[in-house]
Amino acid sequence: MVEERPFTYDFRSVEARWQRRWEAEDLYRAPDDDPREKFYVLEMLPYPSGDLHVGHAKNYTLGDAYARLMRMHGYNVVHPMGFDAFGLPAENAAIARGADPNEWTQHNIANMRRQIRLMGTGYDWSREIVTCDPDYYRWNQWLFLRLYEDGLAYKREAPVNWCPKDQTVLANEQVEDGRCWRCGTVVERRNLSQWFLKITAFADRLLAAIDTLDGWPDKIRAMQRNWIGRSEGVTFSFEVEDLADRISVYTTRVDTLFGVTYIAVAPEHPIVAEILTKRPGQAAAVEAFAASVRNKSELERTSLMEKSGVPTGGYARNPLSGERIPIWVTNYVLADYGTGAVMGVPAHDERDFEFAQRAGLPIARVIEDPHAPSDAPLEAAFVEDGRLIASGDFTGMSGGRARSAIADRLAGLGIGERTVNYRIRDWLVSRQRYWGTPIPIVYCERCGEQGLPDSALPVLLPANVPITGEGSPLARDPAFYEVSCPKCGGPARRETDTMDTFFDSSWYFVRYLDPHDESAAWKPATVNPWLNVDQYIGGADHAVLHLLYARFFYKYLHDKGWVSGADEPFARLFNQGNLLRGGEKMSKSKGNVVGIDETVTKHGVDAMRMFLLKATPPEDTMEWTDDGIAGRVRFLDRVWRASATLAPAARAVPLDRLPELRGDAQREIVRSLHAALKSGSEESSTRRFHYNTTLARLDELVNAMTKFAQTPGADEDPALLYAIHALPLVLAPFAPHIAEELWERAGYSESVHLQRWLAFDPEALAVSLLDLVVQINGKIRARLSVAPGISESDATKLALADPNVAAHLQGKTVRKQIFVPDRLLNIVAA
RNA sequence: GGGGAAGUGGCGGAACGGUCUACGCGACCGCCUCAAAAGCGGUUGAGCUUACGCUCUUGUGGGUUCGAAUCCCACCUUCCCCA
Repeated sequence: MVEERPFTYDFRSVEARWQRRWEAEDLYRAPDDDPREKFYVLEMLPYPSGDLHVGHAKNYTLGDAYARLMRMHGYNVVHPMGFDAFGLPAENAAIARGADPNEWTQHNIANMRRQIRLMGTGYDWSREIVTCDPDYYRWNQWLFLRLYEDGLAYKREAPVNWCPKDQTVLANEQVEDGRCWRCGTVVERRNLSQWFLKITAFADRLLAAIDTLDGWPDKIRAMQRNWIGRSEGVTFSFEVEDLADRISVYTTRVDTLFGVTYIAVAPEHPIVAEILTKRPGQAAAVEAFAASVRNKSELERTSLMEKSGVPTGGYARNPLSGERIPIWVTNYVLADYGTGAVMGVPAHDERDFEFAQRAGLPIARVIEDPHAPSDAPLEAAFVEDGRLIASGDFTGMSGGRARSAIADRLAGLGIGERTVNYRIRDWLVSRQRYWGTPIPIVYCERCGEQGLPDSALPVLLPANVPITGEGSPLARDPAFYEVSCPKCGGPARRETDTMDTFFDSSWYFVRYLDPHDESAAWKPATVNPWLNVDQYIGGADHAVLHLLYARFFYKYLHDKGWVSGADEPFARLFNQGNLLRGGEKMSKSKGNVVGIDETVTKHGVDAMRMFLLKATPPEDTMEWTDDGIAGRVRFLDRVWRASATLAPAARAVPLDRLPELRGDAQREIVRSLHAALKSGSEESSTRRFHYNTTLARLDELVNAMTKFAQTPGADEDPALLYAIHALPLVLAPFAPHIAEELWERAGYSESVHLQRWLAFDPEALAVSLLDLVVQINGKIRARLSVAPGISESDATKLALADPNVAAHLQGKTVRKQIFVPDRLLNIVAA
């Protein structure tokens, strides 16, 4: 095209130009020492999977708009970005096509850095963290050693999912229908020696502090409470016939003890083998049953499979009633949960009821159901509290009293005590994987397990290790694992497991604040002024994993005195809704991915950002539509046409006071501008983030400007020029490129993103005339066009003069009236 | 089974005790044009009425209130987590 068309907004060149400028000027650097109040905005760091789509853009755009708004409100905003770069996909790429995990990851990161910048985001890239960088993961190792010294990192044997073909453990979600997701081999439950972090030691504190997190969504708080799963009960033991060992159980319903008709133990429970030595006749049946459940995942055993079991032939004795109780091996009791054994009370527990019916075990009622006769057969377990029946000395007691009395009795007998139980288990952090942080431990033939001295860090991940997908690559690399003992110098073997990548993301937000420190993970004096995170933004899928781990770590760091202030890392949390296309999440396999590059090329960055913010409130699921983004392209064109040519002249109209208003059209322009300013400020300060409503006010503003611009003399009108002068400031957080371009056109050389947001003026929101609603008995009968501030008596006079009002009052007596100034007058008449 | 969120025009959503449907999308009409696109202006919940107007309408049914999408109770439906 030869002809220059001044009224078409050329977003491609404008956006590219300003992105280069911001980069060159290092515009979004957050200085450490600054008189302004700090503000820490954080989005969950991404895994560098390769290509970003507009769903990712939705997440980052909200955080970016908020960070820009807070910066314009005068805060020293730190808004960092990094990459959660360790993890399975890199290793899978290596297995599938021989890629080097590091190269593969670095290549993806390079592309994603480019794409994240392409979104017009204002991150302080000088703080960037890449977790697979030795400068980062060495501090993982350092932290691990501190946890180890404090007894919070320990190794023990635990049942895990094991793929015999791939020679590796699998996470529960990597087991599909009992088979390895990669090779289809039936997965086994195996007892393996694994590293754990003792998050259970913080269970009570993690639970209690949830109540204080009022800036978090209730949903996430409820999920964390559930996950921690605190319960109060009694742990006590049953004597086993012919054996010295007893069976220990935990129950929250010790008041139902007289209703125990069997004891259910996990097949892996050690008592099983002991019983079988006394009852060899049952060995074959028990073995066969154990084999049938051994390879089943926890999910299958507790939820999907029908409850089943076989008798061991052994018997226990009820400590209070003296009754003889059969001991069964079952599939629904797990070895690693609680004590691995439960007392079976079919009459008063749903799972026990289901199992007892299936196994033909007796059902003994010991709690009275006030709504059912106690001699009728039970159709379902009665799980509510009630008065005890058939319970020896305790008969007649209420559930609460009985629980206490029976707990005392068991304690008096020396076989039980009150205990608090948590559902949460210690965090299994070892992985038989290559692409993760090496665990800094060695095993010496003479000295045993040794933590490495800090001087030995980092333990570098060796390059060029063959990755086949079978077994741990590090365990097959003698150059890595053959070491000498740090204590005695003798031969030792290095730990070849690596850390779960959730370790990396449990403290990264602290490292952002002192990212280049080579002498420490961070200096408290540097990070403390920034902490904690004021606003954390991310998806709800990390509700109990990352968000719980990070809270755990932060409490530990706080206890050690390495961070000060609150012992919670994230003051406020906001969960973004998903972005759908055709009703489904974007994924390559569904072929519904809308890429960043194509969108930016076709419609522009600003249009994309505005559409993502405009379509729905950010917590809602949003549908991507081509019509929707076309609407925002249209909006930006209208902005351009309304203000580009007049921008140079607009600067002459000052922004520190309202302009002269020569008519209602001008009043509407200024009103909608200030409504937008008010909305942007309020949506930020209330952390509601409903910028969709702010953008609606901007639509009104541009509509008003466009309309007024057609009237003669408009281009010299102070109200229009005032709005043109101010518009870049309101647009800046949402459409940063066009805002910058217009700001420059107005003659400014300093970036619009370093300017202060305008405070809205209530006077600007005033209107010359408003509709006052007149109701009779709550029904609208007239609207009066009146000046603001009209008195009740004047309004009443006008209302009674209205023919329709008069008609409806015909033959009625006015009983009372309600007057809401500038809103309505309600006449109650009968 | 437990927990969480939500039901408003043709669609996405505003409104959070006071004019239901701001703003956007779509649709329709007009202007401009040889024509189209773009742009600009307008119309757009349902029913009744020649008209002035009237009635109904925020999942359903009750309640509180001068007044309810909004608060309370019961129910229905959908989505998301956990089991």
